[in-house]
This record gives sequence, C-alpha cells and structure tokens, in this order.
Amino acid sequence: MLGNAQFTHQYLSNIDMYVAVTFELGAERTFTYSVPERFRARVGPGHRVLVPFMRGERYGFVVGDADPPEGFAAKDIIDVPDESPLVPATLMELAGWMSSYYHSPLGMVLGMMLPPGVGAGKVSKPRRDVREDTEGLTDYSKKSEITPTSAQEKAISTVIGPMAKGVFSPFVLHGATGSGKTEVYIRSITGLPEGSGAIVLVPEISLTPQLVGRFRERFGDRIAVMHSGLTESQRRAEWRRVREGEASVCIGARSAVFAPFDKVGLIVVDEEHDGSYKQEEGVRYNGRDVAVMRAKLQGCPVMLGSATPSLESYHNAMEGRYSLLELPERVTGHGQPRVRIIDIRERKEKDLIQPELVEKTRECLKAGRQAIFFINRRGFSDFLICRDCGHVPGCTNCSISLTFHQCAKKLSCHWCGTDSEPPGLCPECGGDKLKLIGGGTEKVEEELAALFPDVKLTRMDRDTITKRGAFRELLEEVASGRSGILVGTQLVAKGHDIPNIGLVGVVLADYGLHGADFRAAERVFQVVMQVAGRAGRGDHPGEVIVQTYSPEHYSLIFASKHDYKGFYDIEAEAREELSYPPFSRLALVSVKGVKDDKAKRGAEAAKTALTRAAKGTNVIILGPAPAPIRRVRGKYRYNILLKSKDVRPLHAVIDKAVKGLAESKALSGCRLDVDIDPQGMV
DNA sequence: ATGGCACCAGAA
DNA sequence: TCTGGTGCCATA
Repeated sequence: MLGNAQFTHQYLSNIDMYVAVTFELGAERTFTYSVPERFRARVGPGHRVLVPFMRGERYGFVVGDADPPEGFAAKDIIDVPDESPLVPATLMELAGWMSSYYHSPLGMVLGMMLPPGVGAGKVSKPRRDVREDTEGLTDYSKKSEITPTSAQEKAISTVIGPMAKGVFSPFVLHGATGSGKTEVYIRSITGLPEGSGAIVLVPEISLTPQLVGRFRERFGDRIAVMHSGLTESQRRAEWRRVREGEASVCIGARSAVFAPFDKVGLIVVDEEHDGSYKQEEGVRYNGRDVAVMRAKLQGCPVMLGSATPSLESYHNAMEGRYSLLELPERVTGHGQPRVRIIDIRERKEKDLIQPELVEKTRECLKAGRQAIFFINRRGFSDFLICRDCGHVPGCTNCSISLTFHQCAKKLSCHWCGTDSEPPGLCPECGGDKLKLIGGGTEKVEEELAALFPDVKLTRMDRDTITKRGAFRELLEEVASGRSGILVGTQLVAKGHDIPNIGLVGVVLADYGLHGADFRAAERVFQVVMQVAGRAGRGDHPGEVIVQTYSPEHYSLIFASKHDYKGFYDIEAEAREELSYPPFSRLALVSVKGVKDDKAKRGAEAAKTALTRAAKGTNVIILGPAPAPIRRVRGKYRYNILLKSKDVRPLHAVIDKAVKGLAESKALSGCRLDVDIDPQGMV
C-alpha cells in the first residue's frame, strides 16, 4: 500500500517510485508505471491516473505500489487529475480481498465495482437527479406514524450502539413476515453518525418498489438508488452523488455494496437468504458475504434481515459469531395466517386446483378480499414421482433427487454425474403409476379463468414482467383492488405488502422440493414461508392452502407451523451429516470449451492438478461431472466440486493447482473458472 | 479493449 | 502455395 507515499517523497525523492495500475473493462492484470516527482505527494491507491497504454493514453486506477520493473521499461504517469482518490481506500481494500477470495484478477474486480466510465473520459459534474422508476406506488396499508413495538425498539437500540462507536458487529435480524423489519432498518439509519453513509441491499430493486418508496418517504433526496434499470449515465450520476456526499443512503441490488462512501455507518442486507445476491458470472461474489467483509473493513454493524435466514447466517448466530435479533410478532397483532396442507397423491381430478382450494377461493372473493396463487415452475427439467407412495428416485451417493432429462431419457445426478435408466416401476413400493409432474402459472391462470370468469386475474412471472416498470404496474393492479387474484412464480412471494390478501394458494409445493442440489429443502421452506406471509397483513387474518404430493416433507410441515427454528434444527442436522455448508465450505471449478473432448480433457487435467495440490489436506475433490446444462452458449462444461471443513486449504489448493495449470498447456482450447461458495451446479 | 501474430481451411 | 478468418497474447 502507498500510505506513506508522502513520507517517501520527502526523504527519498531521488529513488524511483513505481505503482501498479489497473484499467476498467477487460484488462485483467495490473501494469507498472513510474511516478514522476511532481505527482509523488499525491498519488495513492484509488487515484485515477492518465498513462500511456498501447500507443495511446488512457485512465487507470492505482492499486498499490509496485516493484521496480524487471525485463521491461516502465513508462511515466502523464497526469493525476484528482486531488483525492476517486475510489475510497476501503473499497480498494475490499477489492483486494475479493480478488484473493474469489480468485479473480484485481483489475476485473475493480472494473466490476465501478459503474462503466467512472474513471474514463473527461471529469464531468453530474447533471442533477435523474429519477429511478420505483416511485409512485400507492401504499394501501395504513402506516402513517408507527410506534415501534418493543421488539423493534430493542433491535434498533442494539444496532445503534456499535454504529455510534464505529465497530464491526454482524447481526442476524430474524423477523417474521409482517413483523416490521423495514421499520427497524429505517430507524437505525436515522441514528447514523454525522458524515457516514448507509448501504441497503435488496435482492432485486425492481421487485421492491414499496420498500424503496418507504425509504424515499423518510430520507427524500438523501437516497441514491442503484439498479440495472438505470442507464449508464444515470448510474454514474448516482455513484458520484454518493462519492461527493450528496446522498447518505444508498439502496440497490448486490452491486450497491460497492457504494463509494468514505465512511459507512451501517450496512443492511434485506432478505439475506435470497439467491440473487450471488453473482453467477465474472467475479462470482455473494453480495451478502461481501457486505459482511465491507462492514469489517469499515468498522460498522451489518444487519442481515430475513424471515427465513440462510442456514449459513443462522448457524453463525448459533455459534455466537453473529448476534441474533428477533422480531417474533406481526405488527398487526392478529398473528400468522393458518396454513393447511392438502395431500393430493390420491386425487383423481386432473386439475391443478383441487376442490378445497376452489371452495376457499370462492369464500375469500365473496368476502370482498383477494387471493394469491403461487406455483414455482422449475425451468429445464421435471422429476419422476410415484403416484402411489410419493417416492421420488434419488441418487445413492449424494442423497439428492435425480433429475429427468428429456432428450437423453435418463435420470441424472447433478452432483456426481451418474446417469441411470428411469425405472419402469416404483423402486420403493413397486407401483406402476410413475409420473412426470408438469404444469405452471399459465395452466393455473387458465383453470382460474374457467372457475371464476368474472374475476380479473393478474399473472406475474418472468414472461409478464419483461417490460420496464411492469412489475410495479402489475402490483399496483392488485394492490388497488382492480384485480381479484394474483397468479405467479416466486415473484409473488417477494416482500410486497397488500393488506387485502385473504388467501394464499400454493398450487404445487413439490417443484423445487426435489431439485438437484442440497439447498432444495431450504429453498422450498423459504418460498413457502415467504408466500404464506403475504396473507392477512391488513386488518383481517389470512389463510394459506398448500397442495402437495409430499405432505410429510419437513420443509412444508415446519413452514405450515411458521416454525423457522424447527426447520433449522432438522436441516442443520442433515447438512452436518453429509458435510455440506454451513458445516463445510465448497468451491466449484468448472472447465468449458467449444470442443467437448477438449473441455473434458481440460477438466481431467484440472482434477489431476487439484488432487495433487490437495495431497495432505482435508480437501475432498469430486468429479469432473458434466454440468447439468451441459452446453451453454456453444460451450461444453464440466464441473469439479471441492469440499473442505475449512476455507483456507480450499483456497490454497485452488491457487496452487490453477497456477500449475496456467503454466502447462493442459487447458488449451478451454477455460477454467472458480466459484467460491457456489449456489448451485448450473 | 484492441492490435499483432500464429495457425488452419478454402482457392490458385 | 497463397490468403483470409480466427483464436491467443501482450499491452508497462
């Protein structure tokens, strides 16, 4: 680091000084430049510098100091345009950590942290206040001036302590749906120390117009919003508003964790369990984990909020590494909705919506209230299920269910790669009614239209919200009461607040329950809890019906009882037994190539190198197995899974093996990617 | 990113 | 054997 550049300058000005510089976009390495004397007092990490590069000039960022060049001649920096670093020092530090933790070049990390064009081109003053598209949603719940409940008060005061002192302290805010987590965030931020900023991460900003609306109501123009819907220049402008201290609260999706505050007083990660915090390409970071690291570097509290915390976060709380804050009660006071599980194994009716659910819907609509229908249709594959006993064929090595592959007509394990023939009869009970489960939101919509021809339906899934602002419009359609029933995928489970919802119907809870990874049970539990939490948020209680082929599944049982802790205990036990996270750490090494045989050979070479590097460690190496979606964008992909009790050896093994592979020719015709803490195998 | 260069398929 | 397309490498 260059912290003592000025010092060096005063006493050793005749000695050459070199800095490592990185460029935005593409350039994945750092380059060494010499610093002319006139810049030495000023230049440091995060500073923007104009340098000669490829027979031209361009702006880059100083990363740190560099060793004197060997075997090449370093060129001089041409100009240092800014007085103070454009990128805050703590962000540079965070970039350094991410580079080593996620095994990505520093230049790539930095390029991803900054909005495009921040460092390049001319230095322009931002044009005032671009507006994002999340405002203007009517709040139909009666909130006005809320007095915090005692649980809220307690959470707020607990967080404000370390915030005032500026010390790192991680919290899990476990708050039931409707228990007022947003209010805790807002009031905690109100206590922000002078001169520091707050970062609020939400899974997907376009899906949380109500939350953003409430923040804007409280903080007005002190809010900066970052999300993918903004144009490049809007993003840049918001970034500069944060950098220049105009905004003190930055709300956004995962990349908002890089908000360029000098001082951060609080970081909030809302719905911290949500999978969309994981970036699945380029630098494969997890926004929640980076948030915790940033809080550590900045010295501030970080609040991980959820009604259904991830196993990882809650385990950290159980182990005492994080503090647990709980909001057990709903603010409305009439408790969680009653949940009924309906066993549809024996049903003769081929309709998705069974009579009980039809009846409840009729009652609900008659009472002048609205309903939500949820079905989580999973993408590319279906699973096989026995109509007699509910058995789902699973892998013998991995204790996860097998996925049916349409084109190969085979059952396949996505973790170890083993293929098998689909059985003709149920291996459990010998029954012959093995069935592929099918049907999604459109089927549900069609059935509802036939059952309730006079009721306006709103369908919300990836297909209906492609247009900008469409989510907000559809939500408004329901919230205003114009639409009677909302049908959709997990989008309808996200944190919106429509007080008049009297009924939630989970049409088929089995999707995802047997998904091809160890988090399947956790995801279903989360989504059922979340969607159930949409019912009865207003003046009247609500009701939830869950239709399923697996009525005894613990995810559904505990979700129906609103029992997070019960679920956690069972799930944690299972994870520990199979040594999956949070009881182990995973890394996924994937090799892709245009030619199948080259990718395959590359993966074998990677496996060999990893195995050699892992000698004498406790790192277990599985695979290579073809990726679940074997060919993506014309490239064949093979996965190698690394498992270890501890992260350190995991990193060491990867670093050693990757270095060796880079020096050999083993990876010609293919490329290797590393994913630390992978979310899945796709 | 982007220009330079080695390497391989189709035309002379 | 010549030439254009393409993938790989270096840029300080």
